[in-house]
Amino acid sequence: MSNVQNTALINKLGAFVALSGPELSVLDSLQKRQRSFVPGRDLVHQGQSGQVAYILRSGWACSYKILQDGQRQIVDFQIPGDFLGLRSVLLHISDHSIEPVTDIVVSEVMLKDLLSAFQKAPRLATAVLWAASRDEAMVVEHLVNIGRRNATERMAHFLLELGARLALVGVGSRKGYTCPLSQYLLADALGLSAVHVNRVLRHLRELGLVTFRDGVVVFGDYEALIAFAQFDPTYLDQRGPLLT
Amino acid sequence: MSNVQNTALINKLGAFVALSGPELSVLDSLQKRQRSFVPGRDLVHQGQSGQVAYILRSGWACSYKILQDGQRQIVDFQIPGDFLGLRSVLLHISDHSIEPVTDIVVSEVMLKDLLSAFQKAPRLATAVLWAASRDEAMVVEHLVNIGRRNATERMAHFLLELGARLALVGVGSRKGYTCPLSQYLLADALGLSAVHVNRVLRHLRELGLVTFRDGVVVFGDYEALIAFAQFDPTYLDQRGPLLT
DNA sequence: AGAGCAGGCTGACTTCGATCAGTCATCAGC
DNA sequence: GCTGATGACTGATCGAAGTCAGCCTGCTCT
Repeated sequence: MSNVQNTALINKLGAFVALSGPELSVLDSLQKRQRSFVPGRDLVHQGQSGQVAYILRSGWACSYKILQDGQRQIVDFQIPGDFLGLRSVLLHISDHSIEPVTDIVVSEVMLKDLLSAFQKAPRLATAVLWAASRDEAMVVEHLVNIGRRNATERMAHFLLELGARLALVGVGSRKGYTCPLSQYLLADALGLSAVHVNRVLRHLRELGLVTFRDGVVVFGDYEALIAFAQFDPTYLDQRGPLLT
Repeated sequence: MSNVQNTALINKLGAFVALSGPELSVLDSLQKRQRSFVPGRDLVHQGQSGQVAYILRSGWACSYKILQDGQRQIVDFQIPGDFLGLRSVLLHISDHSIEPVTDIVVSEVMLKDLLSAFQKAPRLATAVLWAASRDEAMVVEHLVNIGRRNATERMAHFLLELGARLALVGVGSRKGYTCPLSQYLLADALGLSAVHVNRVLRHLRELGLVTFRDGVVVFGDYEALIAFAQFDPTYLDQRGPLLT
């Protein structure tokens, strides 16, 4: 039963395409080697030509871009079930880096295997296209978040989104969740300084909306927080199968 | 020769997958009806469930999101050859709106036709996945732009990117290009106020880097502008065919 | 000819968030 | 029991960009 550990990915792709037995085994054969990484060294490095993507099994990672002057912008955090570096292999060059946030376990997916899987099971390509669209929707929402919300709303929105994503994979709820991100990481993700992240978190705590302390996010007033952040989770929707 | 007008899209997808005759005709049959739109009314509206995507033939459009408090963030501008609303149909709900910037001509692509085209010509799915990845790379770069560059660098980067994209479809060069965007549109795209956009344009003009006046962008010192904006066009790369 | 409007442009003032410069607590290594 | 590193936290100051308010130009419509 090698696909036991595949649950996250199958759930994800299965939400769009009802996968048949043969398709599932093609999907399963994609994932060759399992590897572990620790924080501090990139899995994928900006500018390198990518031949291999990963599927995240456990732990958290983040994808980011570095500017020449050393500033960095975290584009997204990845949680179990997410692809890492899919865009890099498709575009044949990595425009970003990926780094573990915690210790992580991934399985490798080779570009050639992926392309031949698409030949063997065409609907897998559609499913992956769907997953990529969903990732894009998330990046778009981050863009709106950074472009049009102030620091406090931005943080609120971020914490809500993360909670919703974690809830989809079965960790966390509208009470709260555990979260291994430092204030420096939050700063790089939200386009703020670490100092200001600290102040914003205090502000949200004082408002009684959320508390983030000792690696735990606890929602104070979930409804009020959603209103405050203008959070609309449409873009995270998991739709039922469209192709049967 | 109905595919004469398809050139833009074929160039785009053909850069990743060398399309065969049958694949080309499937691609061609996708595009049913031609339609025209004028500025002021949305093609796609946020929250609506999308059954139809478009391919932009002529003119410019923009995709944006509106917050409940009325602020808006333009995610990207589309130029001829670009998809409009592809994500909306794949996710089955539109998380954003699309509006013409100028008078535009589009051809419709129905979701069901798209999915059945993927069945008939699986490599089309791969090609579309590639195109979607490229769009995502652009959104990611916008995110970095807004998150980590100041207003002036941001504008410089934006004007360079637009120039590079236009050059890829054969309009504009490193001298400059014509550009129908108002300062209000620029403001909504760059997360700035219209007032500040004006000041920033003046600043860039005074530095001798770019001039944007009367709908025309003229580069003063192209190399210096690239350095100033830390513009790295990797993410726009058109790679040669990977699948033959 | 005049009214109304969109878009470009500018000055004065305000504010949000960055920066600088620290303190404090915890933990790992020697 | 030190030393150094990391991360949370805070106050003071400064600057980039927003807001408000208004002017000017070139249109379209009546």
